[in-house]
Amino acid sequence: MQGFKKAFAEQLRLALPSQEVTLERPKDYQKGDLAFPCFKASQSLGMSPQSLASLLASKIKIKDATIEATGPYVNLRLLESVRSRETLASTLGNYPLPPQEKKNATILVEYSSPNIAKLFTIGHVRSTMLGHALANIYAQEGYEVVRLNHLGDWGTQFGTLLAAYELWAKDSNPELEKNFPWAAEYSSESTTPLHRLLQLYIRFHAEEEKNVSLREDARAWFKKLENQDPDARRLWKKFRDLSLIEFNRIYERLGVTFDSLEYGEAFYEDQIPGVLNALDSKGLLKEGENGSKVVDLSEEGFDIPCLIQKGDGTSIYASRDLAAALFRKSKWNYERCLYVAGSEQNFHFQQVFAILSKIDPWFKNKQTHVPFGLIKLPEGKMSTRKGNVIFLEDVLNEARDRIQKIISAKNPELSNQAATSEMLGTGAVIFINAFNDRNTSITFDWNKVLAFEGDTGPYVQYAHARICSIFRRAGGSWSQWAEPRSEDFGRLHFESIELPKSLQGLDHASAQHLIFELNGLEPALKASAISLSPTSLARQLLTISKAFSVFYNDSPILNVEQSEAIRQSRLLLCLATARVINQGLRWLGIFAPTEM
RNA sequence: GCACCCGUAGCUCAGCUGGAUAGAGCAUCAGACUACGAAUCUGGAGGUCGGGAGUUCGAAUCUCUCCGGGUGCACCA
Repeated sequence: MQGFKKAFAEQLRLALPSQEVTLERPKDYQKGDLAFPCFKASQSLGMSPQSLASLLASKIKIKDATIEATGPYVNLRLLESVRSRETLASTLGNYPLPPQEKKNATILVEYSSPNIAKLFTIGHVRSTMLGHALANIYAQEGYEVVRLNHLGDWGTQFGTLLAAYELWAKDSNPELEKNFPWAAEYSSESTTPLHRLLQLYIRFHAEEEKNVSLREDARAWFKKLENQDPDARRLWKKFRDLSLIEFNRIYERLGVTFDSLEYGEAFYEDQIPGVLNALDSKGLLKEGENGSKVVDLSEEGFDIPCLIQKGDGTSIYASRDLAAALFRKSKWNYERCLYVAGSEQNFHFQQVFAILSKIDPWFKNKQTHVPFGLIKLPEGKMSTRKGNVIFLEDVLNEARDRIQKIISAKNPELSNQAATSEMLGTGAVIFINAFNDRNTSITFDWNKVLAFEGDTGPYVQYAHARICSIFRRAGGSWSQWAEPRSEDFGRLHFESIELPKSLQGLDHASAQHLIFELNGLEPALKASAISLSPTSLARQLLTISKAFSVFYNDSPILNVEQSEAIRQSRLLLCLATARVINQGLRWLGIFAPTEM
């Protein structure tokens, strides 16, 4: 396909000297494989796009392809046999997409970043899986990717935890397990240490409403923590360790990894003075209210200064974000750093990025906040403090259980039902997040999040499972060829397959449509990289799966009274489809079952 | 007051840097399992793309404005 693209563009450039030639992919596969829109060129030539298109179409000749003008477009359409061969040859190598040239540049992706002592809610799945997908996509695009988790293990919120522990749990107060009615709904797991810490956190904020002085206790505890108080440090470490055990369990369940979990907020504790110095030496640090230190950003159009140090001398998240950026610059000398965090932090990141550019012009335009909308409840915002949240594990468990019921009804013979239910349930939850634009806020609805028919993860997974089912019947090495031999950072590595001399039985519409859509994987991946959103990738996977379902429905593959050559060719198309789906899902963080 | 996001079919949403007749899913109606898995497929119905103005050969897409919804604005992150 690349060869045809090059040849087509070259001939267009010859015919249109000094014109910009960019090729598109037609939306409708029947129009062809490549399209040149004539609008711009025709304007500067003083003719209508239609007549330019037909003029160009008569001039351009490319072997194995027809060139025709359709209205204002010149379309290149490959001969069916050539399209089949080109596509299968390129998808049945080691990788479904060829490895991109090394960019020799590093992209940092900061994502997930949960707070210590809080359980993952359904909201966390967005940052976690969005960041995971972006990291995979940029790795495929040839970048060196560093996966960072800016763990929320520092700050006054930690002070609240210490204060609450001191008040109510110091001597393992049995009351800790009561008084939180909502927790009873999660009784099976509410006895884990993290649940207890969360209960402390919630209780603290509930009592704080009645007793404002508790707020001061929390700040005092954080000050003790920053002042190396041994008790505070010991508890900090304990709480952090307990939390990480839970976090790692969730990450394992989601198949998400980080380069390191060490670079949380606490990691930058000893680097805060450096930040203050850097700001001060540039004359940026100003006195704020109550003895605090701030950076004035009125020149940048912000009517509120950015708080850098609190009145009691303790640090705040902005200072830690600045420290993190300075550290990252010296460690990775990055090209770009993506901050995958909720849109409610928009203002904060604008401030931080503005300050970074003031400290050092190097930072200009290197940081990007990748925001996403909230997941809300029908009654409004979720709030961990208030306890009206949906926990991620409950969603994953419910998804798994509902799938299990469906399997019991539809495929009771299935051998590894537990693993498959997990794969499909989690796949559904992850897919729906990738499927929708990250900016839109979602109102949580069990039946929508856990839908398994139509435009869903399981639909795509089903297409894969069906293909694998065909391979099991086909025998030979087919099943084995559909299995990746290895994986590195989301990229699947398969056995390279040689094509037979002639491909037969692929010239009809449904096969050609499927082939056309397989070619859409790469553009979709590029679009996802540019838009910093896996949506176009997820949608293309769905489109491919739909095209496969149509093909499957109208094209006998195994039990045909046809030639072995046709059977062979159609199996190869199935193989290419399975690999593309498997790879695409894996980029999103979803696994493709061979049976379901 | 400052900043950001959203408004497209009954519902949930796609529609990429303006471009070929505005697309999916759900729901609804009518069909397809004695063919490789019906978690599927085929077809019907359903939209003055929130209103208005502007830029353009061309606007769901860009600009302005208004209306409606959501979010954040210094001692939480």
